[in-house]
Amino acid sequence: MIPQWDSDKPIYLQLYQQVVARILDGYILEGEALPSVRKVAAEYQVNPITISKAYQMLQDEQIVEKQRGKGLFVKPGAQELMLDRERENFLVQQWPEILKQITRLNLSAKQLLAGEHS
Amino acid sequence: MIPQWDSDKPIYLQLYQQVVARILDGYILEGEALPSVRKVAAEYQVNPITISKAYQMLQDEQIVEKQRGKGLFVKPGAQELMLDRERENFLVQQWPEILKQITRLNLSAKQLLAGEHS
Amino acid sequence: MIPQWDSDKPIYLQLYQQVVARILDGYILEGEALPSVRKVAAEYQVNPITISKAYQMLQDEQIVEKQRGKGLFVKPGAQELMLDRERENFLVQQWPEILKQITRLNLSAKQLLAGEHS
Amino acid sequence: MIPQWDSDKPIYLQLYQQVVARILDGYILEGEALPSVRKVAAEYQVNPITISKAYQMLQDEQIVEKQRGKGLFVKPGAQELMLDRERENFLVQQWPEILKQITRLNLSAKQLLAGEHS
DNA sequence: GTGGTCTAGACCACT
DNA sequence: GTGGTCTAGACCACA
Repeated sequence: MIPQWDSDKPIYLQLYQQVVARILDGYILEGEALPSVRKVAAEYQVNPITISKAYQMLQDEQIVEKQRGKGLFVKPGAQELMLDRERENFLVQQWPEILKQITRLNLSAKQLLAGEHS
Repeated sequence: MIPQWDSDKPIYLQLYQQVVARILDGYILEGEALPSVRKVAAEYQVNPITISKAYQMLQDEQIVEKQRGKGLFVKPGAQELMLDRERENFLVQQWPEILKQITRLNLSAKQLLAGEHS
Repeated sequence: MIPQWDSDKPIYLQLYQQVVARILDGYILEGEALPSVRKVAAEYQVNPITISKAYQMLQDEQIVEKQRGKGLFVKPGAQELMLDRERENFLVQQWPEILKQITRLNLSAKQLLAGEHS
Repeated sequence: MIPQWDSDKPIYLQLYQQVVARILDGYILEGEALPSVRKVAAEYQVNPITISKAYQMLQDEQIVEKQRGKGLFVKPGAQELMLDRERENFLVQQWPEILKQITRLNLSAKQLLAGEHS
């Protein structure tokens, strides 16, 4: 499966976000290993360094830890940690902007929530 | 006043969005002139070419029009046009993504829209 | 001038440490630009990406900020910030280990600091 | 007891340094045997090859010697030998760098020695 | 001119 | 097998 890359964002960022989403959604469990750099690179037909860059970000953010010679493993508590971080970020950074936009566009809660069932 | 540029987005885009927001919010009225490239460049300490690029985008999107020798003027009907466009874009492109994120973070769109998140 | 790289440490790390040292020692002042990636790459005969990596670290650590299209500039307050960080790190992480080593080797920290070891 | 490995340094090096420290500190005496590769590997949950590598280093450095069929034994004079080597290395290689750092961070001997009592 | 991204391919250390 | 580093060279967006 080769994902459709959004050409606006760097691939390594999209990879990073993909892994984050998968951990948040429970598809990758804590303590589990990430698929190896080479494997992902082959599967997605992307340069290994690009994968590395995404994986490096995950290490920098304390989501994943290296076991030398073995691979990268999701840290215990990572899911909770990320949920808190993302939630904080969403509520403080993104939501106020979204609300401003909603107001500016004169949209109603009713309209917006209607789409929720689709 | 020199705004704080978001170093993630190009300045010309931020300028463009700023003008759009001001028109939507009614701070700049239809038929009014935009401040001149030189003036904005001086005030914001930004390269005039960068301002031009933002203004060019506004022309491309049919929001403003050039009156030779006078400057750029907001077209009649611009506010309505933009409102429709932005609304369409928001509902189709952005809102579904936002909803997905809200779900992932285990938040309630209903409560957020009611202002109960704090 | 081509520096002698320590083959034990990655070049990008040595570059990073070099810049940090230069800021701490006042050779690069706050508000000044770093020499461009290409320039350093040419001068040191190192791949531009390697320089980039070092510069990226400095951005991540809030020591330097990007001005798009212009280059990287030392943030105001960077010297003080780094001094605090490095001092903290030295006292808490490194010095206890050094003391342990000194004790193990049956040396006297007092005499070493007084310059009497030779 | 499983030690906390420093993921920056290879495990075999950390093992080597641990043994060196134990000999220097007198926890392992000259003429005594090192614990077997298998035993350490099981206890620390580390690949036996990694232990072997550490033990090989100790042999290369003339600190221990193999007695066929019996195991590895700390050589007589090992403690003295290592003390001299490490002292030499510390004074010539490490201490000058440490002093440079102390100067750069503007730390005083008084501050540093105060922590010695902790 | 600036930094950022990606590729293809090589090499290394660690387990 | 694992991840990390570096090169040479290309291309892009931004100011």
